[in-house]
Amino acid sequence: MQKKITELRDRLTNLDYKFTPQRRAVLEVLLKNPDGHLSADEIYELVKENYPEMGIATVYRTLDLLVKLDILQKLNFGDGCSRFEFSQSEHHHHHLICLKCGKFIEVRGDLLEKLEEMITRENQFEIINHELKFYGYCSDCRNKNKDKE
Amino acid sequence: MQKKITELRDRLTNLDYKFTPQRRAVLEVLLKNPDGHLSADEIYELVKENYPEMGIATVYRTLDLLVKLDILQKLNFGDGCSRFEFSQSEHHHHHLICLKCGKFIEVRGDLLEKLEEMITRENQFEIINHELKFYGYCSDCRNKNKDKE
DNA sequence: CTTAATGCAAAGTATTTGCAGATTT
DNA sequence: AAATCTGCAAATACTTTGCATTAAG
Repeated sequence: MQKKITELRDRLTNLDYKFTPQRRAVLEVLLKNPDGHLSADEIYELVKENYPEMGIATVYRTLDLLVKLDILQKLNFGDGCSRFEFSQSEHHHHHLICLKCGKFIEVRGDLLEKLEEMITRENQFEIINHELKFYGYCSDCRNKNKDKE
Repeated sequence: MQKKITELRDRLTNLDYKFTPQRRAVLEVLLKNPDGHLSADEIYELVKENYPEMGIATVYRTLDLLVKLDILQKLNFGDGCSRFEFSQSEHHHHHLICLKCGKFIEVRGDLLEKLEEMITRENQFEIINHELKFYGYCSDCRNKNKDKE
């Protein structure tokens, strides 16, 4: 944890960004909730617990910066706000989104290589990243009634 | 085109929804722009050309209904609004999104079966649909400078 | 001391909702 | 006639922006 924070400080200072307590606080919240898929507002609420004077605009600006530095990835689960997780350049992973209860489940897997190769070849499109979401019913909901709403 | 409209009328009346000129007009715009990935607002503007009294709330409500009936699928390309396309239960297709110019390219392909099987087996998650987006650089942009902004 | 970053409040978008009146069945 | 649907405007939700002040390097 301390290591990650030092890493961020170095990344920032190297690029002439400043290492502020607010930026540190956002990173700490993210590190404490590694699988949280937190939204900006959720991060804001958590940061405020230790840092009551934090403003939401700073959270948004910090998140933008962390995405730009490729420390975070912005995700969209279709629930009306962006959510964030640490970029994982090595381990591609996908999301299972339950259509009934809305639960997010993470799946690791790198089975897209062949597909990527084909797409690159056929479309001359250079793939940098991908996002894969599966919608369906999680084990908890499968046995219950599947009707929405 | 006429066939699709009749189909919608029947679907609606069968489920005790009403077949209104507004709903018809939204469907017509979508049928005329099959690869448009139109947003609610773009649909609204197009509908207004022939139907100036249309209200934007009706567009949103109609799109919600069409998604609920599984006629449309709601997509998110991360540009701040939802976009819509006809559901394609047979031909799964994916989107290539250029990080530089923002162009969307559609790719057809059904290479995810193995991955789906594995996920279903390992997570007891019943997959109904998926959304796959590749981010990268399209052929037009590959040769140009890749720097963003 | 210089420049970037912050907090606040206001502004901007996209979307949703309440409701009276219009329309479909 | 009964129930749904519509348009409008107001409300909401998320995010961005302007600006005076504060803080980092």
